[in-house]
Amino acid sequence: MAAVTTATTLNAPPQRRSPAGAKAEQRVRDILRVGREVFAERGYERATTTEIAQRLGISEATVFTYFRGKRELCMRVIGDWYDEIIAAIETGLPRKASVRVQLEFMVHTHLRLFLIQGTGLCALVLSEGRKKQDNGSQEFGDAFVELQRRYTAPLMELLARGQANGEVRGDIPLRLLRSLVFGPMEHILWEVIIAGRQIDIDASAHDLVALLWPALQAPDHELLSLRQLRSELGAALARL
Amino acid sequence: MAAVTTATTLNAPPQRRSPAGAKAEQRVRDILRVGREVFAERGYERATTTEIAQRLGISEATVFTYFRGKRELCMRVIGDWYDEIIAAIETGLPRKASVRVQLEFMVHTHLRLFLIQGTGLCALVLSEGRKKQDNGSQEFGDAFVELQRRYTAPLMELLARGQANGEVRGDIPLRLLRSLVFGPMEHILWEVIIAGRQIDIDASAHDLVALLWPALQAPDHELLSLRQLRSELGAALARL
Amino acid sequence: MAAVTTATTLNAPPQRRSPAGAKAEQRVRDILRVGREVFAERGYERATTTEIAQRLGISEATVFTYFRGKRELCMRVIGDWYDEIIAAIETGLPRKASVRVQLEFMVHTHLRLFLIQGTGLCALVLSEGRKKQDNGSQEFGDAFVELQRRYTAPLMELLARGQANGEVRGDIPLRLLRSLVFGPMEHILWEVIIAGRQIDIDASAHDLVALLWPALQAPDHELLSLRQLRSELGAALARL
Amino acid sequence: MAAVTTATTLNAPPQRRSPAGAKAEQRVRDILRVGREVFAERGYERATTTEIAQRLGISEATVFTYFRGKRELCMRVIGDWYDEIIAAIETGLPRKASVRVQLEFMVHTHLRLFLIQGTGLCALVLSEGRKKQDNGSQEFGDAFVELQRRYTAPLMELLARGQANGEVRGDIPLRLLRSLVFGPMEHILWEVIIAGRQIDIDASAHDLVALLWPALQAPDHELLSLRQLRSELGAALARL
DNA sequence: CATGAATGAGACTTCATTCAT
DNA sequence: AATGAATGAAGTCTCATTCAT
Repeated sequence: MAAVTTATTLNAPPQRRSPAGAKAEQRVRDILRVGREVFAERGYERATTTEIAQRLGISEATVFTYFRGKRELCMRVIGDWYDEIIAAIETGLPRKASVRVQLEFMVHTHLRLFLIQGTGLCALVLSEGRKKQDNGSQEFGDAFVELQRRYTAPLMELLARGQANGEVRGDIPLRLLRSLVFGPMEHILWEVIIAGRQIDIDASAHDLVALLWPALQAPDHELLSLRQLRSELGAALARL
Repeated sequence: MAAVTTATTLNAPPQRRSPAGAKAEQRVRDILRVGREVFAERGYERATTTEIAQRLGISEATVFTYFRGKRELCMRVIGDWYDEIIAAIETGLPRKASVRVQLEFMVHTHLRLFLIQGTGLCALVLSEGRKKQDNGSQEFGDAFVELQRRYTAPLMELLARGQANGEVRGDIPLRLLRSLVFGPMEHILWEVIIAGRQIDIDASAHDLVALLWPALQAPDHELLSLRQLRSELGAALARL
Repeated sequence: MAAVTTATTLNAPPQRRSPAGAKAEQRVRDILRVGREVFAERGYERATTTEIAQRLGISEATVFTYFRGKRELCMRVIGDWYDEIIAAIETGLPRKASVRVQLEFMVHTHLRLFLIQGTGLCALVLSEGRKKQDNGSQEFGDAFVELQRRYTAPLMELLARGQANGEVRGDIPLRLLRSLVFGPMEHILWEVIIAGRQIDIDASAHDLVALLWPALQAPDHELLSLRQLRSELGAALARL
Repeated sequence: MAAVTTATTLNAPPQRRSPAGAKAEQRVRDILRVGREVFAERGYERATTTEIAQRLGISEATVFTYFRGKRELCMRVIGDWYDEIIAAIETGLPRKASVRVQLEFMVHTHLRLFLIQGTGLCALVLSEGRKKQDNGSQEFGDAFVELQRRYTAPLMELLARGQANGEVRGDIPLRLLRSLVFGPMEHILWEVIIAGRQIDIDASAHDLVALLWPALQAPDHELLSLRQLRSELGAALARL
C-alpha cells in the first residue's frame, strides 16, 4: 500500500542547480554585471534575457543555468546594488565627525553611486517595487520593503544619534526626516535622468545639506536666548 | 500651439486618423479616461489595449481608430493628467496670501491629486520617461521635459515671488529649492505606495511645510537682526 | 481613501475572449478537428500548437485566439470526443431489445468509434488523465473522472436494468461488471493499436459478447430451469 | 540473442559507449533503478535526465556515459520490468494445480506487481508504445510487440493447456481469451490509478477469476445434454 | 571515468497592430 | 465608424545532449 502511495506522491520536479565552481562564480558575476546594465537601461519589462545573453556573447540558456528566471536575476541585480551602496556607506562613514559632516558624506556617496550607474536601477526599484502581482503575492514588493529598510538604515541610525546628542531636532518623527533627506536627493537625481543635465556632485551634496540643515537642526540656543531678550526688552519699553 | 490649451503638449500634429465630431470626441474622452485607469494600475508595459477596450465594451480596433497606437494613447493620458494638476493649482491658488500659505496649498493639492489616482501615473511618468528607445531618440523623454517644466512652473513662480519679496532666501538657485519641496513630497508618496501606509493628507501637508519652512526662509535673517539689536543695546548701555 | 484602494486593487489581467461569430465557430471546429488528430497521433506532450496551426495553414497565434492554451484545447478535444461517443450510444441504443442485444450494440459502437480515430484519444485520456500536476490540482484528472462517469453511464444503466429484470446476475457490484465489459474491449483495442492488427468489428463485437454473456448472466439460471423441465418430464413419463 | 537473458530485448547491439567492469555494472543498475522510478512517476516526456541524475547524486553527463540517450534508457527500463514480471510468474506458478488456480495466481501476481510500482510503467508502455515517430519507424512499437508476446506467453500457455485438458473451452481463439483475462485486470488497474481508489489485491484477484471462470470454462456436460433434450422435445412436440 | 559547463532547438504564450467587411 | 478576425514578432523558459578537462 505504501508503495502505491509512493508511485503517486506529489513530487515537485527538480530544479537544476546552478553550477558552483570558480568559473561558475565568474559567470554569475558577469551575468549580474550585464544584467544590471540592461535592467538599468530598459527597466524590468523591456529588458530581455536575449539581450543580456547577447551582450555577454553567451547562449540564452546559459543565463537560465545560473538564474532560475528573469525575475530572480532582477532581484539579485537589485539586491547586489543595494549591498554595494550599504557597504560604501558603512565603510566610509566618518563616525567620529559631527552628524552634519556624516550626513554630507552620505548624501555625497548616494549621489555618486547613483550617478555612476544607479539611476536606472533606482527607477527600476521605484517602478517595479510598486507593482502588485496578480496573484497577490507582491513578489517584488515584499523583498523590496526589506531592502528599502536595510538601505535607509544607516541614515536612520545617524539621525537617531543626532537626535540623541542634540544635534538634530527631536520633535519630528525619524521617518519624516528621512523623507526630507532622501526626497530632495532623489528628486535631483530624476532631474538629471530625465533632463539629462549634468551636475557637480561635490557641490550638489554640499549645497543640499547646507539647505537642509536648518530644517534638521535643533533650534539654536543663541537664537532662543536672543528671542527671549527681545521680548523682555519689548516688555520693558512698554513699561516706560 | 494653438490647440495646446487642453492637453496636447504630447500630441503629434493633427492626424487624419482621428475622426472628428461630437460622438468622436466622447469616444476619445472615454478611451482617455479608461486608458488612464489602466496605465495607472499596471504601468506602461503591463497595460494592454485589450483591457482598455474591454473595460469600455468596445473593440480593440476602435482604440486604434482614435489613437495611432499604445504609445500615443499613453502620451495623451499623461498630458491630460498634467493639465489637470496644473489647472487645479492655478485655479485654487490663494495668490493674495503669504508665500508660505500658498506653498502649503500647493503641497496639499499635489498630495491630494496624486493619491486620488496619480500614484500610478506618477510611476508611469517616472519609469517610462527615462527609458532609452532603441533608436536612441528617447521618444517620451523630450516631451516630458516640457511637461515637467509646465508642471513645476506654478511652484517656481511662487518661489520666485517669495525671493523677490524676501520671504524666501535668495541665495539658493530656484531649481534646488524646487527639489527641496517636490522631493520630500514624492518620497512620502512612494512610501504610501510601496509600503501601503495610509496618511492624513491635511496633516502631512501642514507638517511638511512647517519642516521645510526654516530651510526656505532667509537663513539668518532673524538672527542677524537680533544680533544687531543686541550689540546696539550693549553700546547704549555702555554709554549710560 | 476609497480611491487609493481602487488604484491598488488586485485585478486579474483580462483574458481576451474568443470570437463568437459564424466564421469563428467554423474556426473552432477546424482547430478542434485538427487538434484531435494531432493529440491522438502524438499524445499531449508531443503534440505541438505549432503543428496544429501548420496543418490548418493558420498562425499559431490564431489557435490561442480561440483557446486559452494548449491544455484547454486538449480538454475540449477530449470532451467533444466523449460527447460523440455518448451521443452515438444514446441515439442508437435499441432500448426495447433484450439487455444482451443492447450490450452488443454498445460494444459494437465503442469498437467502431474507437477504431475510426479514437485509439489515440483513448491513449491520451488514459495516459494524461493519470498525471498528477505538480501543483497538486490534478488539472486534467478531476475533469476526467467526471467525463469517465458520463462515458460509462449508459453501460452502467443498462447493466442495472439487466440486474433489475433478472437478465444480469445481481450478486456482483456494477463496477466490476463494467470492468468485465470495458476491459476486454479496451484490451482488444490496444492490440489493434500496438500490433497494428486489423479486426472485423462486427465479428469481434458479437464474439466478445457471446463470450462475456455466461459470466454476466445469472449463473445457473438456464441450468436450473432445464433441470426443472427434466424432472417434470420424468414425472409425466412415470404417469403414462 | 545470447545476451537476452536479462533484459536486452529492447537493447541495441553491444555498444562501445557502455563501459564494462563491475563498478560500471553497478552504475547501470543504479541508473536503471532510479530511471524506473522517475519514468513511472512522470511518464516519458515529463521525466528528465536531470532528475534521474540528481536522485542518484551523479552528473547528468554520467547518465549519457552509460546510455546512449533518454530513449534508450527508457527502453531498458521497460525491458527490465517486463523481465521481472515474466520471471515472477514463471518462478511461482503452481504448475501442478488446476488451471483455475494457476489463473488466479497469475492475476494476483500481475495486480500485485503493477500496484507496487508498475502502474506508471504500465502507463508508460501503453502511451509511449503507440506514438508515431517523425520518421514513421515506430521505434518503440516494434520492440514492444515482442515484449508483449513474451509477457503474455505464460498466460497463453496456461490457457492452451486448459483447452487441451478440457478445463477451458476450446471453441474460442486463445487471443480472445487472453483479452478476456488481461482486459478486466488492466481496467481495474486504471480505475485504481485514475480514481485513486484502493483495492484489496487478494479479494480482487479472487473475485475477478470467479467472475471470469464461467466464460472460460468448457460448457458443462450436463448443460449440453439438457439443451439437447430440450431441443428434441421441442421437435417432438412440433410433430404432434 | 566523471563531470562542469554550455547550448541548440524548440516549446507555449502574449500582444499591438492591420485589414476587409 | 466600428469591428471581428488574424497574425508577425518577440519573449521566457526547458531539456537532452555534447565536449573539454
